[in-house]
Amino acid sequence: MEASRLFAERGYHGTSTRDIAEKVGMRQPSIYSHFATKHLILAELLDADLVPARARIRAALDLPAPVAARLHAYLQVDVAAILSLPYDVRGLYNDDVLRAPELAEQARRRAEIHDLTRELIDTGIDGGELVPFDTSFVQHAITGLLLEVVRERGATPSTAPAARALDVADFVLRALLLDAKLLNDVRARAGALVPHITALAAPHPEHAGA
Amino acid sequence: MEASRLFAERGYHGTSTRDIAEKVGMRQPSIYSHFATKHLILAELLDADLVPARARIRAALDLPAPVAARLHAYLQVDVAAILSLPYDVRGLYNDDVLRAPELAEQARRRAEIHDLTRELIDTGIDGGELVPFDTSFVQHAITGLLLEVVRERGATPSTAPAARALDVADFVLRALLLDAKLLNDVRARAGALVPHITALAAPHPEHAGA
DNA sequence: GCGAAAAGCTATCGACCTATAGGCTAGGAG
DNA sequence: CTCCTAGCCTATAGGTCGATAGCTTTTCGC
Repeated sequence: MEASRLFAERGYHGTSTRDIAEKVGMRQPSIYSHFATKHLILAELLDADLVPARARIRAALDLPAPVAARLHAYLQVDVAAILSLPYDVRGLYNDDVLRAPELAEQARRRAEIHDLTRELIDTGIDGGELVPFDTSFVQHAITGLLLEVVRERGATPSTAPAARALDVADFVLRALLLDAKLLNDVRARAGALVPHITALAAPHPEHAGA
Repeated sequence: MEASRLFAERGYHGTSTRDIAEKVGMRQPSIYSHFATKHLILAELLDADLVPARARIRAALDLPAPVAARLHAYLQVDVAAILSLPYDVRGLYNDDVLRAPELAEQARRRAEIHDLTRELIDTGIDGGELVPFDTSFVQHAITGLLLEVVRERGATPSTAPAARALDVADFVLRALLLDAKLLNDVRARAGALVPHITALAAPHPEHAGA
């Protein structure tokens, strides 16, 4: 349901099932041949982002490499993946809709991604690689950065996805690296990790759970 | 209308005038004794944030000091000011509601703030103080960071506002400063600027324009 | 070709939405 | 004491919402 980027533009409550139907060229009740409820439409869009995203951060946590390089690579892959999605999924995470009981599973997935992100950052701080910022603050900062950078895409895609992905990764690692001189080294190591994260995140066949 | 933080929690479309009325202890139609339309309720909340925010970035642009110090001070004051608001205004900027013609003035104000932010960053890059990131990217990064850090407040106010304000300012300047060793110096200069920005931003009597 | 399932349609329901109409009341000015 | 205004009320208009019922069309294995 690619055309359901309406959710991203107008928000869940601001988008009616009639709007969606018109965008995909059918009548409103026909939507219900494909989705039992409006919430499930959003759930499918969210899962299309959350499931690969969780696979990416898990891959970054498992790789044997310094935290800084893993974080840099993860951010690159994440931004690139999000920017390559046909719709602006990140625009959905603002609404409180995630608190709806029907979307509890998606909310849990998102929380899990945040937990794993904090875990990676914590490891980096404990290992003396990263500046000892408050871990929760850093996680929120990264989330906000991703959210807004991706929202920029809707307006003026001023830069190529790969370049913007590097911008994000560089920005965060400049902020977090204890020794700024290591950035070039981190970048080089991260470049080597990128294929591994991409590989580990993509091929999961997804057994389409409950 | 302090109790209208409902907009922030549920989004504009997700909040009905009945919800608002109930929160302030009246019946739904009585709202219309105070506001002609639902949009104007949101407009007032937005202005309460946007007008002082614009004054702050203008103050930061006018002060005679290095860009890095002005940016650091601006971010501190901005985060502290936003966190001290009784409602989570930033939660409102996600919806597309800002594109509604009734809120065109608020959208313009917000764009102006973004323009002024870019101007400050550009000055810093041209002057060799800041890393030559894409200016638009940096503005979006800052916006996203502010948005999300403030949203954190709603859940777990893990840290005091002043400390979180310093976190944000430090994070951004570590990312942007060409010479990371200057951070302590920047922080000291910024500390001296904070009162000036606060002073220039607050006392504007506001002649309540058209 | 044929029959069943998948997917679309029209019609409509009941709930909820923003906003208006018009009346009641409390409090200050004269 | 009277009048006027501000602020609240009830009632309701007029429209949109998500979702269901039941019929028709398209698709496709055989």
